[in-house]
Amino acid sequence: MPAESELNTGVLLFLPYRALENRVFAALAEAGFDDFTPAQARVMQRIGPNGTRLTELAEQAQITKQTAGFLVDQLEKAGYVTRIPDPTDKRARLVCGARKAWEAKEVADGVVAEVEKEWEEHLGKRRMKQLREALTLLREITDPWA
Amino acid sequence: MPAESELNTGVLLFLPYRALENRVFAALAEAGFDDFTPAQARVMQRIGPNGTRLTELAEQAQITKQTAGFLVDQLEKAGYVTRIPDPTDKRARLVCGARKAWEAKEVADGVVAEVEKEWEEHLGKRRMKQLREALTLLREITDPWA
DNA sequence: GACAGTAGTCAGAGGCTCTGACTACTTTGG
DNA sequence: CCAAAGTAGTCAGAGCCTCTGACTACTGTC
Repeated sequence: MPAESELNTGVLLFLPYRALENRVFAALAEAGFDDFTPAQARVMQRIGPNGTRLTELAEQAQITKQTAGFLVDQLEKAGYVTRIPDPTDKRARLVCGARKAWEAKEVADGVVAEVEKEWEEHLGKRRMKQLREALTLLREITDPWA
Repeated sequence: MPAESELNTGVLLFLPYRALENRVFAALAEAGFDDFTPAQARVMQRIGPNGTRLTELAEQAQITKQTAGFLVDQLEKAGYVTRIPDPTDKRARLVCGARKAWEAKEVADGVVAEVEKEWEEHLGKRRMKQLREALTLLREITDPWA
């Protein structure tokens, strides 16, 4: 499926997404958080404040639980997460973010806010609001966990 | 960087992008185009009508030329592309889409159109137009090849 | 014509992801 | 209660993707 003259909405969505991700990653590396990978980050991102089960992380990241387990292993070794037994189910464990993860999140959030501000300056307040509104609405039919 | 209550614009962009990509991939597999991978597709997508150099494909896909070469090798074996000498530079070769690639593109384009229609129905014509407008504008500051 | 730069390849290593098979535990239904 | 079915997670093995570093061949400049 080679290039076309008119850009489809998919590419249009992907371009700013990638630009943002690149910025966040560069900033995290700059701040010393250079010991995890994009794949690990995509899992870590989905850990809830009280911990999340491996299977749930896998589903939301759309990867197999084996892959999720592999990635969480790395994150655990690097000190970003810990695993504690799930009190409600002896088979399960809860993956919890460690202090290091929340510190990284603060850096990431800062960059996201910065980039969003740049976008708002470029688009204007009104169009930025429309963009977020449309995307939020779109989530209803594109996000299985909405 | 664990989960948060408010979704940032990055996630909001990613969700529909992934949904669209999943749909396109499923449809291609359904139509018999099941012998290439997402990574190969992301390179193939960037081949121009008159062929494109490996280095250029690599830059636009944001991968190294070694990786691009690896992926083009697979695509060539699977019959999606051919490589012809670049008449203007004896070092270079042009990667060209084969008939099979253009056929796959037709299927992909069909699905994209279908999904875009669904989105338009969900958002309404006005908001869909605003979405594309905002994204196109955003491309100016997020796409190095804009 | 020497030299700096560019197009592409080769070799090696590591990371990501999958399928299939398995253990341990939970839930369901008789 | 207990047997069967289902779920959480792990282990093993394979293949794909991606990178860094080093290299050849050619181009363009001075």
